[in-house]
Amino acid sequence: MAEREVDRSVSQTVKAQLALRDQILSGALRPGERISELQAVETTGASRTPVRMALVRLEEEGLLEAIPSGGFMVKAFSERDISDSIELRGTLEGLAARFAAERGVSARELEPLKECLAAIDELLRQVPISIEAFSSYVTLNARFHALLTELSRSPPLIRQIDRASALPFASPSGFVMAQSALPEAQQILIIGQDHHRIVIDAIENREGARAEAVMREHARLAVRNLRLALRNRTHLDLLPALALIKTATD
Amino acid sequence: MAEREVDRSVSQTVKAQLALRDQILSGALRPGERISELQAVETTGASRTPVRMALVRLEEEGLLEAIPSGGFMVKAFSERDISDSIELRGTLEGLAARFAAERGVSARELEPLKECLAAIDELLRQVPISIEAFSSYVTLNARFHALLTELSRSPPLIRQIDRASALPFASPSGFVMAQSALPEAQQILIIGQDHHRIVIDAIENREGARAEAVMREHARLAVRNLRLALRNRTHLDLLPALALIKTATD
DNA sequence: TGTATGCGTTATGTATACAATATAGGGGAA
DNA sequence: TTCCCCTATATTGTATACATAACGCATACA
Repeated sequence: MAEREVDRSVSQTVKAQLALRDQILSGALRPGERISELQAVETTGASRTPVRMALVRLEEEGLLEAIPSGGFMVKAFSERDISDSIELRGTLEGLAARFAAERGVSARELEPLKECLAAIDELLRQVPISIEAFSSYVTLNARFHALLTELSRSPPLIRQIDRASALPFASPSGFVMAQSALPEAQQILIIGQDHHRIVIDAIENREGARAEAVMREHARLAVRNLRLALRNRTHLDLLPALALIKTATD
Repeated sequence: MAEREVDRSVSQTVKAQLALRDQILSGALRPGERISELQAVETTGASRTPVRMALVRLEEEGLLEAIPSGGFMVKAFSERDISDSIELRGTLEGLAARFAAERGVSARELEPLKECLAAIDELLRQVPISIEAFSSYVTLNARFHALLTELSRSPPLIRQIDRASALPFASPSGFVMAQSALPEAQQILIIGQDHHRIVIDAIENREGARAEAVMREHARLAVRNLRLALRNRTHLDLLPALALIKTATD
């Protein structure tokens, strides 16, 4: 046991946090399950102190829940928790878009978003969209949302949006993955792209209320589609994060 | 050093967290200042492990910032950070009010809010308001906001609102304290009470959009008043949390 | 047979020792 | 005199030992 191979490129705490988050989101740890520190020490390769720090961070992140008698367990989410989180994120992104519009954004700052938009347009020209193109779409979409958030130039707001995206399915990538299971997936992506185009236009023309409204609409649609997607779970079995959603009977 | 008096009623981690937060908000630790773990160990009475856990929690809370080379420093906030945080909280509370209105709230659930409202009305009947009555007002106002948040019945949203209230001045009590320095303080409190009354009415009548709008207006007014209050800082010298706001020159 | 109590095991909470890195200060050279 | 480098010190990151509390199981008694 003297042999403990240590990766010094990142801190042990970060390594443990990433490993544990992965275990949670991949479903290796089931919701409600108590996380044993010793077990985590074995699976992550870090010692107890960094593991504990990682557990505290993951609790603050919302993926774990402290057990009153001590220790942590994996949090379970109801379907409503998930849809509320998406709507929550949409509301915050709406505020970000409004801030961007009201406070003014230079053409130069808007350029990366337009590039993103154009790149997604290019991808969606394929009918039906290929797996690789869809994967690129997920990345570009996440990038678009991140850039838009940045435009608000409000650190507290950016911070909160990041937090709101921590939950499974509440991140832009997460819920796109879920929606992709729907038969009308392509149509959904195209409408989403319309929202993206409109919000850029609104920001450019300094229409704060319009920018906000379209982002909220964007999220509301996502909520509706996630609900639909969860109806036919059979399409979703490939998504491990699904395990975090507790069923109605739980 | 064998003598270390230990308070076993609360965990060392919680004790350290409370003590450190108090030091930060009271201005004993200045923004930008690096927090020495050893020093924190001395002032809190806990050992390094719980102190480190507390530091991680306070970082997640937003009061501390991680230094890339290691350790933590007290975060400094711009005036805009503060006003954005208030608007942020208002937006989230607006969503909470809308959820409450749309999802329906029984008369029984609304009762505590109405009691709060009536109690505040009673206090405001005094002109001018006494110090003790103002102190009660602060408590009741915080209670009102907490109850309203609860009505959303959305754990993710409640969680986010709590987080958004962590910053100094962003909590209901915090910004009321700041506003109280204004000459027209009483008038402000009365208008705030109008908002409270309207949101209850809107929730009762299931008018989601109206409930949301009035809470956002509530926050927007608070932002305006905080700005005014910060103009004449002389009135605010009694507020230690003021030290966390970095001046324009910083 | 069911329940309660006590003991043993196991896990977490805390403290501290050790390792590694960042920082500051002093000395030397240009 | 100034700049750079080296060393010493202090502080953080990590590991582990110890203390304490919780949980489960078994046994005894009702």
